[in-house]
Amino acid sequence: GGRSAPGLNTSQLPPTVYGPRIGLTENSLTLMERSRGSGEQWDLGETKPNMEALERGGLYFSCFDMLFTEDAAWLVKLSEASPALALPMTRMESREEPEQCPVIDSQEQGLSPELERQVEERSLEQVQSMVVGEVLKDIETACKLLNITPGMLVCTTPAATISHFQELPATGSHTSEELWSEADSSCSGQPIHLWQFLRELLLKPHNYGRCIRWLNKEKGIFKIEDSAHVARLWGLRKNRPAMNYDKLSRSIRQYYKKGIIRKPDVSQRLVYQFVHPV
DNA sequence: CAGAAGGACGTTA
DNA sequence: TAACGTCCTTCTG
Repeated sequence: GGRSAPGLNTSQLPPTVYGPRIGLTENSLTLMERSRGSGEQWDLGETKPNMEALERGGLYFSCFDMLFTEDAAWLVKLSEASPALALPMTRMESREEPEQCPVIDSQEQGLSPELERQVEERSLEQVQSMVVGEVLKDIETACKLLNITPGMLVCTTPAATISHFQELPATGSHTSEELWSEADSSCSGQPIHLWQFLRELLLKPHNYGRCIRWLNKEKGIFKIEDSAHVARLWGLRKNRPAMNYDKLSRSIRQYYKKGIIRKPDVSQRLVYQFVHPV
């Protein structure tokens, strides 16, 4: 043995890190409920939405568990500009850090401005993906709780949904078109498939072009430029913190016999081809 | 050494 | 049960 990439033993993680992220769900549900304009109140028992936190921090605040685990450096920068994030910072300082979540201090470690910029860009990219993933999961949850189909939700509350996304960090490319494309795949009532996820990334070259891109879009040939990054994004979407490229690629290979993805005629490392390109 | 291929078995919705 | 997720061996460039 010994060929596999080192995995992460999730049993060693603090329970709050990858546990249920109720905050975002509560807030999203509350906003959606408000947007419907009904007088009904959610019966959330002891876990009532923290409206004050919602007003102050909105989605950022309620996502802090994810931010905390993934990009502490980004969180540090964000918290400096947003006092609403003081609580997560307190938590961060008050307990031991998992080994895989280092707090990067670019000044102390003498990172170049360029490297620092890259780290920041990548962090924003990942955070954006995380937040979008979480919100879309909330939509699925909301569909179940409201006992309506995802299509009904999208049709009845587009303004509320869009307004959510407008609160996200602006990157200049988070367009409503992309939102709908994600909603399509995420609101199908089924968990997202890996091939769908890869397509999502490929549809957003501005955001993910550095980690996955088309080599020949017409033929459906794409290349994974940063295997670790793509695996990490997939792990975030599926809430599998131990995901790596070894496992992701195994799932891709399962598509061979299903006729969904194959290797191109001229096989290259990290290059795959959709059997049925869009 | 990273990646490719695929077997075997466990997990989850 | 499908679709992975995990771990593994063997092979390749």
